[in-house]
Amino acid sequence: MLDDRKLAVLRAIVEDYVSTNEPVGSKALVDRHNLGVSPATIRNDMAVLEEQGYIQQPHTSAGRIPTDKGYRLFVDRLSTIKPLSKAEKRAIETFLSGAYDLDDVVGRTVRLLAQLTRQVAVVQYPSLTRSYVRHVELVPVATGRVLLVLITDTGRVEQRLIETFHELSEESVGHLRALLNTCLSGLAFGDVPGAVSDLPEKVSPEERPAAAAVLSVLLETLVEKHEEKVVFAGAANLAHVDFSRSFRDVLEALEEQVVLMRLLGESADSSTVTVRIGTENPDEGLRSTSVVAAGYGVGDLTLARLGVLGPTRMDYPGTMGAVRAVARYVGQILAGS
Amino acid sequence: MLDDRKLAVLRAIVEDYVSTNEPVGSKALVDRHNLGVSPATIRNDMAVLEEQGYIQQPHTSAGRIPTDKGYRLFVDRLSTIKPLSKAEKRAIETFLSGAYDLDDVVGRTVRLLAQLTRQVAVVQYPSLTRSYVRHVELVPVATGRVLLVLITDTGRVEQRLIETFHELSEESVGHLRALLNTCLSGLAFGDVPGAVSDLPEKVSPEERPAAAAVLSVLLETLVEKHEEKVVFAGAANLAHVDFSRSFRDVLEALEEQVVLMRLLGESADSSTVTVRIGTENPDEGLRSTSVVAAGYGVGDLTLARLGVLGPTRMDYPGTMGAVRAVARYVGQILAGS
DNA sequence: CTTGGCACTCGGAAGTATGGAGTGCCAGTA
DNA sequence: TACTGGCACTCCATACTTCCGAGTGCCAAG
Repeated sequence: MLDDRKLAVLRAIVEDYVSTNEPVGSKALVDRHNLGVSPATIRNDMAVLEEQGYIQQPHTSAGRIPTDKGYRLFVDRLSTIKPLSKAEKRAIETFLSGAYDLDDVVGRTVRLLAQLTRQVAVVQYPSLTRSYVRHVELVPVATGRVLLVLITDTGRVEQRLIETFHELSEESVGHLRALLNTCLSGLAFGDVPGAVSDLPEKVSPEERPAAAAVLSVLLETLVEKHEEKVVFAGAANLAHVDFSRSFRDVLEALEEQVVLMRLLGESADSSTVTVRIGTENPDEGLRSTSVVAAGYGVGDLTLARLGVLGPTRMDYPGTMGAVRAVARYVGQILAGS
Repeated sequence: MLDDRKLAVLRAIVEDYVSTNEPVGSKALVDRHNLGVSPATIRNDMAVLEEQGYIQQPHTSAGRIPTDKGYRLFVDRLSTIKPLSKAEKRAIETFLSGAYDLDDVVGRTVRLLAQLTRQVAVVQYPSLTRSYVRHVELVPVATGRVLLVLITDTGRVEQRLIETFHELSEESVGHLRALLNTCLSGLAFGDVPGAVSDLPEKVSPEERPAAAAVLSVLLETLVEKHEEKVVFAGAANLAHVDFSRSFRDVLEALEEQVVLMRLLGESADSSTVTVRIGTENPDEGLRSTSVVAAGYGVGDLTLARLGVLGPTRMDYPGTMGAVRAVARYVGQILAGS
């Protein structure tokens, strides 16, 4: 029901509108793209496209702009991801390889992505539950209090203060630490709950309450969703775009940890770039934005997601290319450390 | 040269302008504050105040607004810090006491401060160099690589990946770890460099290169300025205020780590609230903003600073009260853990 | 030193042209 | 049947004008 030329027209409208930020009319279209037909013909096509809901007019006698549905069709069928230039790839590589710990990797990634796309970048820390335990550390910090430190194979360090309520000697702590390490080292975080269930029985009775406290915190740390840390950068890029006035809503949404979590969506396959356009977004206040996201990880394992948020009027092919490239390089960096 | 009434007029102008965001005229002043004199008299006073540079007119025949110099006088001599209400204090206390580790304390603090003042809050992590070593951990993560983890008495955990370039056995790592801990535990970070200088001599020759690598990273971690982490929250509050269009500049400045560092200024005494108004700010792009900051710490020791950034047209007494109160409570929380 | 009166200024709101980009429709052509 | 040129119409932006009123500075009188 949409012949080739109508699709070409839609593509041209999207491209022109993205680059000029002004409603595009039939005359401008035939001028800028050599479509080989007259404006009047294009007008007929546009009428059809509008009837089907792919484009709309801000007001009578203005040019057309794409609707969310129009962008969706464009992304799905009318465009291909644009690979980055050699120079850009090299820049990514050198910039990321200078990182010296996980915080730094994530921090650099988010800034890099923001700069590359000139939009707001969002990066999720590698998921705990999908990583492996490298080491468990238990440090007494005061009487009745110990600090639990978890180190993952991706270099993430998770810390938690534990109230043991009972006096705990240096040796007891050492004992517990050794026990935990032999028990857990190398284990996937997901398997930890099963592995520690019988642990309290292995310690002396007077150590038992403390061990129980440590365990409960340990399990809590693994389960709690809000530990899925997410950071963002490039908020200043929002100011450039004129989001009418929803701009404040967008900023507010970004500062809500919960919203940020949902933003990137559920993990699909690593390396597949997903796009969520305008009203497809679950969150109120992000209805005028689009999110381009991808998973990243080591090998087949997807550890977390990263992406970019911008106006629905965005350069999808370019943004998707940047997101995909950055996701890949981050995976490589993580694999190498 | 400024009699009491002129000062009262300046105070009234600041207060009115802050609450209405409109230039204030002589008539409105006598209406809202019972000054006991006529508008004409006030006009004369205003002419003097303007001549001295405390207020200015946006354009002829408009009301007056305070200049940076005017705000300065207001803060220094015409206002007193406004204590928080009992309810607010209680809210702070309960909100902060729920934190379970340092990241959480800092995160909650910055969000709290942003909400309390409806402005942008900035919090600096407790300085490393002014803390004490609680524990040093060394974890092999791959051949030729170990992870160095520093735990401070304030609960801060610092991690760093180290390239040893040489194979390192489990025992060697254990040995080194024990050595480091006996050497450093309880030491102030500032004293660490002196204490470790002779450490390479205490290990066997084949361990020496690795030990040297660890040491160099350790010292680097202590020295490097950019490790002074700073976070901010409440950027959405900027959108509400009309910063003419410098708004984007402000956001950009906030995302520059370097600027953020300088923002809070040098540590003065703990618990003293400092104010930097408009052009007093070192940074371009923050010339239309004011910063209210205070140090926080445990006892006499100032660990770091926190504060609030907003338009020069801000409620100084209230903001100063909030900053001071939050700084105190954070100190208490840190002391208790 | 303070006050009421007065002429003057100037920004902002509201109203009024005007031009041009764009549309829909229709009749004519290949 | 699909495309095209022509034409009348719509309506947003922009610029220009008008007008009101809050506010000022100055001055002479109290």
